[in-house]
Amino acid sequence: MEDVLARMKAEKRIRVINSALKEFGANSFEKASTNTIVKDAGISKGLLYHYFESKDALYEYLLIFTMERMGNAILEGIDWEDGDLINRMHTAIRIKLEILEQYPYLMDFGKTMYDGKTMEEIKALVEQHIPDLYNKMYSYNIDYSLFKENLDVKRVITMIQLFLDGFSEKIASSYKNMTTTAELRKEFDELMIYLEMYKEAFYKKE
Amino acid sequence: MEDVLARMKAEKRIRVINSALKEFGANSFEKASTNTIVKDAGISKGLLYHYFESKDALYEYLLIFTMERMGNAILEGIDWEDGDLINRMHTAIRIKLEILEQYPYLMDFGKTMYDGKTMEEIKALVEQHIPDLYNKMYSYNIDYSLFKENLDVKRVITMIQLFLDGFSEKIASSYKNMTTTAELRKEFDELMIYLEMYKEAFYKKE
Amino acid sequence: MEDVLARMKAEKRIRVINSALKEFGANSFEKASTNTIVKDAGISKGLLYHYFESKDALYEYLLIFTMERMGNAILEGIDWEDGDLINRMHTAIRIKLEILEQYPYLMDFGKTMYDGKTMEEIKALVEQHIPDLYNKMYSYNIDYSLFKENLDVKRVITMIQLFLDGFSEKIASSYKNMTTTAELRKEFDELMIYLEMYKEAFYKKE
Amino acid sequence: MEDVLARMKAEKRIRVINSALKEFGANSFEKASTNTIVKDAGISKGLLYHYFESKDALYEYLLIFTMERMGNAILEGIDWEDGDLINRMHTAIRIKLEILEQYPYLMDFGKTMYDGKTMEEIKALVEQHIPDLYNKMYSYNIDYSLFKENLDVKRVITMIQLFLDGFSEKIASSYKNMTTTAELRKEFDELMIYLEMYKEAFYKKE
DNA sequence: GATGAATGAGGATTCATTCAT
DNA sequence: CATGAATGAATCCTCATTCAT
Repeated sequence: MEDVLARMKAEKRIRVINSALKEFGANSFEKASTNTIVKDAGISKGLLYHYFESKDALYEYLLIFTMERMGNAILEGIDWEDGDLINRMHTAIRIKLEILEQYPYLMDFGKTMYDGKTMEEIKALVEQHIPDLYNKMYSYNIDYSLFKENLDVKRVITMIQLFLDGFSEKIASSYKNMTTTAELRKEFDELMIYLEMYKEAFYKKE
Repeated sequence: MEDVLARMKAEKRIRVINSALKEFGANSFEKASTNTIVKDAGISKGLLYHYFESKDALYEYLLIFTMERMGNAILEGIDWEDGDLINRMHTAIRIKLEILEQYPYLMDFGKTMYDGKTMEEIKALVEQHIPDLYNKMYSYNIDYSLFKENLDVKRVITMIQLFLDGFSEKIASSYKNMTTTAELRKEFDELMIYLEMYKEAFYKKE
Repeated sequence: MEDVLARMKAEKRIRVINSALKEFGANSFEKASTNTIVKDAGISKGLLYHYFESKDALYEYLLIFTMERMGNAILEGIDWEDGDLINRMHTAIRIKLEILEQYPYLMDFGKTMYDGKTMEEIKALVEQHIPDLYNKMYSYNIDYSLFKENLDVKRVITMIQLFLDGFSEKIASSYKNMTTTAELRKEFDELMIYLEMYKEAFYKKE
Repeated sequence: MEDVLARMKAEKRIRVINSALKEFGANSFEKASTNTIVKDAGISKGLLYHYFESKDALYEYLLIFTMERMGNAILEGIDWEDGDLINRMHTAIRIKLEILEQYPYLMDFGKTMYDGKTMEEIKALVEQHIPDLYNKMYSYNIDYSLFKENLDVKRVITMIQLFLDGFSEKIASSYKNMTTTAELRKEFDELMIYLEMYKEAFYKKE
């Protein structure tokens, strides 16, 4: 990524990104106020528009920033030698949620990313960056022999994927209402149970 | 539902509702413009506020309107004597999608209903109307003996539910890009296959 | 006064008047809402405009209503045989405040009557009704021999009048913050002291 | 006073202030239109809100502006070595009226300042700025031996103060209808006579 | 690089008043 | 008498964006 903010001093850059993530995370794209962002980041109106052509461009920057963070973390966090797909999916979601935990604004922002509000051009960007990872996720070095014979594996994966999307959304929305890590761990254990059930249902018995 | 618009002539009422559904479906709550709605519905600014106290109130009206339409259709459409849960879920989603097909704006609007943007009080309303149906859906006259022994049925239902939510969202977003019923039927057949896979995985073999 | 509301049933008439006094008392003329008035009085928008040509006309009605109430009470309450002007002024202000106490909305309304916001035509009305009483107050059967010799009595009266205006405004604004009649009585005793001081300063020693 | 408008070019600043004083002086706070102000001042809607957070903030600014103008002029205009209280009051009112003459809108605005319409927080401001001056007015270096023995001096001062408030209001309202300085001088001479009468009544005979 | 003044269209909402029923 | 639906201009305020400094 050619970072438009590269020339900005790190400390200020982080301030700008955080302020923007916070504002976009808390509001819809249209309602999010560049006024609020610059005030919170302590920069001037003009400077924001010096770096970003428009509100759209700023949003796009955050989008890519977020996806790269997520993508790289997942790429580096997964044990690509382990051919167990369900394990891999579990790891991916764990990493995703870890990041969300660490960057709360990014979490809020992440949730808005998939809303219908997203501009068409930006949506294209998302689809351009995400699939590469998805492809590797589901193709690279997967041991499909773990699945039962005569199973429509592709559809099974879709099943699990849609389930995981829904479940992680549930967890994400939990972040707002719970503080104790104990409660969070419980949600994770719950997820673990589900994944074991998927294994039970679709993996061969050893 | 005590219908605020009851006194309005049917033809005009429908125009107002449709215009509002269209606008709220196409935009976030905040960005949705009452100006656009009244212009599209051919009424005056004041009249809208004669019937609805505020933009919020209008949105709430649409929310309840939508939920009742959906809820009643499902309540009446389901064969409550059939104890097969997966069949029941399938029927429910078919009805839901039928309505969405008939009221395209209602479909778009329906998608925004569950967004984080929804005001707290309105969210309460949703939760007040929806669970009653959900309860009946999953409790009334279900033949749990269809499921395999020693199965965590509750979690299995959650699995399917989250999958269905994701899948119907996928279909809903398809409506925008496809016109041919042939394509739609294909999506439905696809859904059918998934549900059969769930049966295969979690129901006893006869 | 030809009462526009004469044909209205007494009970409803009072409700309308009170609601209007309340609203105009609480808000500036422009901000006062006829919507609020009709809602509070339990009548329809159309009915208000059946009786009153406009918001202005309603205000004018209240204005005259208030002035006549006040005027008549003072006319009847004063002992016109007592030639002591300061006594007379004291009685007048006591009556005025008694009425204000009895009709709290009328009190609030009365305060707005003299604001700069009053429309020019309405102001004329006030000046048309009030002076007659004022004339009688200061002319009829006054024993000017009570004043010291060589005193510019006319200017003394102006002195006292301006003082009383200011003081009664002070008391009126007190009504809002105090409930105990004890406190009110104290304000009155205070007024009494001032009037005695005026007598001391400007009346002959007996 | 931290002047929000400090950065604005003087010529434009004065235009804005005058337009605002005019509008607020002519209308109640609520009815006063920011639209009218910006149109009259020749600036854009947005610019007004760039400098002032809200209509309230603009009003507050004018309030403080007015009070400081008045306060400073009085502080500097009074001969604090002269212990004659009535002289001092006379000087104060003369200064006040001089300013009002110079800033006619400020005069109109001044009248609205004490209306019940004033927001509570703003009222607090008034009470915060005014009393300091009042204290000095009536306490600093006053020669109370000028007053007759055995006189309730405190109440006498209140008498005069209330009278002066009423009288200056009368003069102020005259400004609107008269142009000739001759007439104004006559009003002043009149005031002079009253103050002499107060001296006659409450000061010792030399 | 950096500032913040300036724009003006657009946002939701309120209002007095009219008029067909 | 009485209703309340209907109007549309006016209200304050916000916004993304531009540009001279």
